[in-house]
Amino acid sequence: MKSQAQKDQDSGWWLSWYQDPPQDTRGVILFAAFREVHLNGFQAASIQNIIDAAGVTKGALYHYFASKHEIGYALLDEIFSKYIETTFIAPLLETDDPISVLIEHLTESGAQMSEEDVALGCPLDHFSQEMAPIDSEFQQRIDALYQRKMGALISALKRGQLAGNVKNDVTAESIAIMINATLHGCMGMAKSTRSLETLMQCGAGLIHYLEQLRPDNSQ
Amino acid sequence: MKSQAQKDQDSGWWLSWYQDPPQDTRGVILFAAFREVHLNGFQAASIQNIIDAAGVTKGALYHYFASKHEIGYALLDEIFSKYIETTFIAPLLETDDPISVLIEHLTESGAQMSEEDVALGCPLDHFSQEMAPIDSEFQQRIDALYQRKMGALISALKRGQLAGNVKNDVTAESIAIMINATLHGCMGMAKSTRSLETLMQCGAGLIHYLEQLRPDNSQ
DNA sequence: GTTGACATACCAAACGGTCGGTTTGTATAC
DNA sequence: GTATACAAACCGACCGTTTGGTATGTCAAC
Repeated sequence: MKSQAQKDQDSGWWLSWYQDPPQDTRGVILFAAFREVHLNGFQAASIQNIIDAAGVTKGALYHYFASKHEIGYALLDEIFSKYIETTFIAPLLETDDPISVLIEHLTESGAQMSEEDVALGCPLDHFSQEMAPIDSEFQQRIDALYQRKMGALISALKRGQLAGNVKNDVTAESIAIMINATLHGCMGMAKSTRSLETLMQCGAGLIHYLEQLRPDNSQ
Repeated sequence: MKSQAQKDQDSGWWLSWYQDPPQDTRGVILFAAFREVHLNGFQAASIQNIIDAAGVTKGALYHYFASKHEIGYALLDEIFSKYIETTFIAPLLETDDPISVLIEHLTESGAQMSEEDVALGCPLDHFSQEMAPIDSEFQQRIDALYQRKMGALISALKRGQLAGNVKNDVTAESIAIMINATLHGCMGMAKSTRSLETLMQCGAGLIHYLEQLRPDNSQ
């Protein structure tokens, strides 16, 4: 559990993996941009707000980023991708018991999230909903992130199947899609209702589903 | 299957339940607003674009709607809610075999959706991701819609349990959350990847999950 | 003559982006 | 040690455009 002072400093759960906030100008701008985009969306994100929050001038921002779009690309390449890599993919990389790892991931996340974290929702889901349909450059980068995430999940599930820790009657690909869809669906519902409780109920449902994926003799 | 001419006229699958496009000025404006908001999001939606698409003047628009926000409220109250009521709730209202109804809903929707429909994604999901965190008036109305939808789903599942068509070992509330989360998660994933195939795979996974909810002796 | 249904001209504010200029840092020459 | 040269880092005024919104006017219906 974090103290209130710590929460004021960082950006809540969604950036908690980012141990130390950046100090270089570029990093500070990107950090401020993340928060602004997370809250308001990319199109409604104001350069002026980012500048004010970062405590820099417009000249500094446009010195490091050629355009607003370039900030979006940098967010995807440097923040979102690092987030997925750190919180989701890394724990799955070596295990042959992905179900346990996923359940632990769910339990921990749920316990650490605040109501505010829930209300803000998954940054990438928001970004994707907004930008994927209207900008193919963004869409391709978002797609690449999802592919990377799904690939790691599928690999882990396959290792689990080989090790006898995951049922074999459904393909790893099919399981992975269900898990990912449900995970993001849960966060979307919780965001809409602004309810941590909904998130927990949803998480419980997903955990129940995950438990069913273990081979019968291991239960 | 619809002809290309029909598709050009209406707004694809997401408004296909709306049998005949409105002809009165207010309705035409709201219809155009729906498309603009669906594509660009609410904040980035341009009043000018709505005016141009509807073929009316700014005076006409502000004659019927006091502000941009009022257009958003009208979309929620008159379009989104009607969509949910017609396509999702209505088929569930009387049945005591909700699993079959849901599977049919999934199968039909998947068969009728185009790649473009998939790329645009669920209008309400997009709207909710964008507006729920930053405007409590919107959030409350969105929440009310979800509660209405979940209520109908839970009722149907309970009737199903009483009739012996749905397993009793998990509560209807818990099942409903899982179904809804997975459903919207599927659409989000398909939107991100711009892939109808992903949607179908995801739908297949959900159908598999739904089949498992039938009592064992009925399989 | 009053009301509802528009049309048109206009407004201040905010938008993303640019550009000429200044400060700061660093490497090289003497 | 210090003068010279060059570049990266940064500043803030300014630009054209678009934004949501308003005020005034017109015109047909009753």
